[in-house]
Amino acid sequence: MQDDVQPVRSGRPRHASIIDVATLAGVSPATVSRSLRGHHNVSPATRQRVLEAAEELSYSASPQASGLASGRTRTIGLVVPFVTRWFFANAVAGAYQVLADAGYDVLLYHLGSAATRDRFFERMPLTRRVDAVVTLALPLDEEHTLALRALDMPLVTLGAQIPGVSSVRIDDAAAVRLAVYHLVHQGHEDIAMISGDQDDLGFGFLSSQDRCEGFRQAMASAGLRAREELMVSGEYGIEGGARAMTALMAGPTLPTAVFAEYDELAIGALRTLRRASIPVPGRVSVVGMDDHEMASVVDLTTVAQPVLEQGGTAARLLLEVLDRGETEVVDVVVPTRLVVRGTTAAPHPN
Amino acid sequence: MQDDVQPVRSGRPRHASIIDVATLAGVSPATVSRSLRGHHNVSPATRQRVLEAAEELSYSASPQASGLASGRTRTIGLVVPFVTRWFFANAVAGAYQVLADAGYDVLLYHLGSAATRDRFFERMPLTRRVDAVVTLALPLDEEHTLALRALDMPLVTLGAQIPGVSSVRIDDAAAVRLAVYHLVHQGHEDIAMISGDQDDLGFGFLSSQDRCEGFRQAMASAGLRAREELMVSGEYGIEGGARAMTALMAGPTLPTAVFAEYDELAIGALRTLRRASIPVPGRVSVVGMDDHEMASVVDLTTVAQPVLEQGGTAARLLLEVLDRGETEVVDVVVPTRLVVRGTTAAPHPN
DNA sequence: TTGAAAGCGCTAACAC
DNA sequence: GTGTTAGCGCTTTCAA
Repeated sequence: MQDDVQPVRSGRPRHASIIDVATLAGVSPATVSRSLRGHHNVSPATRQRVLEAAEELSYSASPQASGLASGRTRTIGLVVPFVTRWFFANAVAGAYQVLADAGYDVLLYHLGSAATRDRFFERMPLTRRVDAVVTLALPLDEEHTLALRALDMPLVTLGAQIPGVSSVRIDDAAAVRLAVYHLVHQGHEDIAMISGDQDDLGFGFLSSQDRCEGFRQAMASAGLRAREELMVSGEYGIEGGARAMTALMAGPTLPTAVFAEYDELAIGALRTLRRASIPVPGRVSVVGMDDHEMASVVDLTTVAQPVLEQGGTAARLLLEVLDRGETEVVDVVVPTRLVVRGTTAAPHPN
Repeated sequence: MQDDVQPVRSGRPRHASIIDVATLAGVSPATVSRSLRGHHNVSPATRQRVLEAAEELSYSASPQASGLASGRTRTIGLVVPFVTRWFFANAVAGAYQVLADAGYDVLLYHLGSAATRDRFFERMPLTRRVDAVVTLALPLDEEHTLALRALDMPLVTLGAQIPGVSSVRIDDAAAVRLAVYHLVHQGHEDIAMISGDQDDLGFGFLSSQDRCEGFRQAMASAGLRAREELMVSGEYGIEGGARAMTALMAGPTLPTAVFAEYDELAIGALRTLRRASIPVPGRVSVVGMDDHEMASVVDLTTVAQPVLEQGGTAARLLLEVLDRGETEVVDVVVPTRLVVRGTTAAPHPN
């Protein structure tokens, strides 16, 4: 092997180390470390010299090394079922913003399916990789919860509750009530519900259960019966909603209104109805939940919840624990509101 | 300090260290390391003992320590403008899947705005945190590109090209041609284009430029003129498309067709048209790009591209460099196809 | 206010 | 095939 005339790679760049900076500034590594991290027991003059030396060498500490030495990673784990779903993408964006501003990196864990989730909690890749965790709308059983607790690090859940863990969420039952009462006040009695809780991915989101239960309760307290044959569930997303609507249409009587667990399902249902030329809201009214960005486009009546904001709040809760050692468990419930658009109207009088 | 009766926190869990495992298995730490990482120069019997000891102590190596010692992080950086946009969320999901399966963690960098992007490239938080990077559809100028190169690590771009860097993308000009020719063949001559390149976030996606340029070329080669007053741009997303359409409608003559740079813009335009009671495709035809999951719902004619797949391909390219030292620069161009739906038809004959 | 020294928990090069 | 020995690049007592 002889040297190439033109070296293809010079190898990994040799980063300046804390010793280089110390040497250049004429101080010890310890002082460099203190200066750079803003400790107050450094004289202004020394700090100045150190900062200049660091700048000069474009030095920044190796996260690995400082993490190893300090026991902190300055990284937060974000565990999400799907980034591709509107709700999660926004929650992630909201949390990200706050965490990044606070100087944390974000490690993303995208589960995708219940099987992956189970493997995830078994192997717990979060161990020693992050300082804290936020889980998004994850339905967790005993085993998962234990695994999370075993991490023994700050934890916040978004859109779900674990006993003893701080959370940010909406009141699902109350939100459903807004939707159902809206329909009831318009005169609907035959109200179907489309849920995603039998999704093919095997999650079974907590909010799904809560919304189904909320639906039954809301119907009951309106003096109506939630007929089980009108409670259908489809798989995840638009296609699931579309198929669930098809199933409803195959039933003996078409309900006058449909409440969907979340907007993507409602939107899928709308597509099916439109293709079948069933007038909305003339023959069937449709209400969704979440106020997906597409809801305004398809003129969907829905119940809005602030998603970005919830992500941000979850992140802030975490930072409080991290920075101030705040240890109190809080449960932040953010308000929802009915957004009436064009897919709901009084039932047709025939 | 005396012991509490009920310790509130036992401190960070004391993870078993490699020495604990070595002791339990009756071997040296080096052998534990070798066994656990599947090196072949370990006798089966020894490895077995080590694995059992590790299992027993639920040991897994500290990523920080092994990273520091080996110089590898087993982490990939994913740099994305917005996770909330359909395209990016799907690209992230596609890449994530492949990377996670290969045992890599994913560090997410969500830029959100051009200002954040600039800060990002200045501070380069990727330094020493990741083994490789994939950037999604990022428009990068000289300075950014240099910063990326300075990292001197494997890099793949998705939906953009940097000279000398592997990429996965569609042929934007060709894709635009599909859309434009479709309109032209239907008899349209007054075709407007809505782009997002003046978005308020200050990116100016490369694909945006390419698609605008592609539009002009396609028009020209169809013997038509791309009238500049019919090329409008709005800010990012649905609202941008909606406003751009409003602007078009305020012009002296309404075009008979509108081509939008991407589906969200097209969908926003559709909303505006619907609210103004302008028949689509009766009076105005609309074509989008990407085949957003909502395109089928609003029955939008569009040009489809495989997004999840591109994410996966980008990840695989990276893994090849990482695993096999593959060093060739490749440019993977994936095919697009026209999806004709209900928003396009021949121009009204009056 | 600063420095010296001892790790943090691994991997890798080199012996044996 | 396995153990020994150095680090990797920081932070953090502890002394000065």
